[in-house]
Amino acid sequence: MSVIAITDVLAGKFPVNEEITVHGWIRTRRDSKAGISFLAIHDGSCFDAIQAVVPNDLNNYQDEVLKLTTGASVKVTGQLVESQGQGQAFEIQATGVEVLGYVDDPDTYPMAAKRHSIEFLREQAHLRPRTNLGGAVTRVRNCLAQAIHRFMHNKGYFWISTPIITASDCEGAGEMFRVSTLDMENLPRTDKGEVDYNEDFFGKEAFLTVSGQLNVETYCSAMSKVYTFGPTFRAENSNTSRHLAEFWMCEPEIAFADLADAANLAEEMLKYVLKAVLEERADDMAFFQQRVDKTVVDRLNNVINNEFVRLDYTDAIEILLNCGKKFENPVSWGIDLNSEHERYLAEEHFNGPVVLQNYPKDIKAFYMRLNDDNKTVAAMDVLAPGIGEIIGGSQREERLDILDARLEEMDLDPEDYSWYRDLRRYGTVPHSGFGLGFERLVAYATGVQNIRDVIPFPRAPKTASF
RNA sequence: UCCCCUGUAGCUCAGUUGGUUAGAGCGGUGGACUGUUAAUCCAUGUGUCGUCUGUUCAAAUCAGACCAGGGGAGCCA
Repeated sequence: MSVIAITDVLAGKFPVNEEITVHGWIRTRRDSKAGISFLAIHDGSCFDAIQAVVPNDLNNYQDEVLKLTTGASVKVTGQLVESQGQGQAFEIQATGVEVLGYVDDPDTYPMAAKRHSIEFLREQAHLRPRTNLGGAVTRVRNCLAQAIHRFMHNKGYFWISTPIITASDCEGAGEMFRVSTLDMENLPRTDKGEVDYNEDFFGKEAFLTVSGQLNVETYCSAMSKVYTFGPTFRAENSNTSRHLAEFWMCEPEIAFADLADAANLAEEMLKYVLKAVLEERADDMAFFQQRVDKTVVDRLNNVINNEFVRLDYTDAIEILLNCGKKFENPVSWGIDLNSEHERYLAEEHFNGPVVLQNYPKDIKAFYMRLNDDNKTVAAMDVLAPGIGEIIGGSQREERLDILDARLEEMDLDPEDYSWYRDLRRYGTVPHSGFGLGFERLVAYATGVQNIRDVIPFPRAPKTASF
């Protein structure tokens, strides 16, 4: 049996006046004393539900059809016909309704056919995708992921699966989750009384990755154009609408490329995937526009149709100093920009995505390439209005002597980075890359404010239900 | 982690100079009506008032601690 998708039925891919069978869940049931009931059935394949018209002469009409409530699952067979009513082109004139599963207590079924708060839906993560919002987010998220892979593939990039478990303890970017099989009630100890990680699963300390970048640089130094796209973990106690403990990130890494090449790729990629969403998920985007963010479609079109501003950090500081606006945090060359500064630049001054680049070296990571001025590094952030930093990237330091000097400056042990340093010893090449926060992208594309609502099962401090 | 706000029915919320049986809308249920569109109309409310402790003759209401959610900040993607 091949199950047909409601999206294909509504798109007119099946001949009218012939029998079809659809499967799905009831969104609403309306009864008419004319002797028929209307079932709105959705299967997740598209935003709209299909309407089934059920006559009361079906033998299970009284006993079963009239007991269907929101959330029940059904298999409906009947003739596909042009609708007599307004609001839909096609409908099914049912000749058979098979109930697959009732809702056992309709009074307490959480997903009533009514508006729910987004926070409530989050607490019902297992049923959330059945709602208009949950379904739309899921389809847009999928569309964006597919578009990212398609974009990279079309440009000749190889998808590299970098490890989720890392034993390097040298990734640098934030707090890590420990991975261990040691008995926490009874830890093995060394003679000095320290935990003996030689006894642990990997024979040393291990963690969940905070970035695939360092690993993917190795494949970049062989395959030229590569990217990672997978889950990433940060154990920071961040409690905001923009942070997750487990999130997905796409990290392209380009050999023989400088910072401008990375920025250009970032711009091209964002435009490509946002365009794909507008073209492929017009139904869901219309919903977001209507119910979530009245400006979302215009905003995406604005991003697609305009060049991203390129702005040096030094010039950004000048703008902030001369804009006449009072900031909570004082502005001077050398500071790490605060959220209010980034917002001003992206939302007020330019009102569009801004590529901020060439930051002071003291506020950036060791692997970013030192510029000729000896003061700044070839780093870039893409700031988007409403979301803030959506992409962070840099040209990587390919000169071993300078890399070592930076490691020393930052009090890092070169021993920990031996394989990373090898890339600079054996045929080093200039290369650049960036990381795109996937959930931030989904939030930006849909207008949904909280990142926890655009990932199926959000993990955050004190939050790991489901 | 810090600051501010919130936590009352399945859901969204009202309800404090502390005082008998804590309310509304939606949902659900029953009925009416209709090729209906989250239909409409009528009927229908048994709730650890987030948790614990305290103040009081009396606490949804006041105080403290804790837990959870939201907004902002920091960290970052």
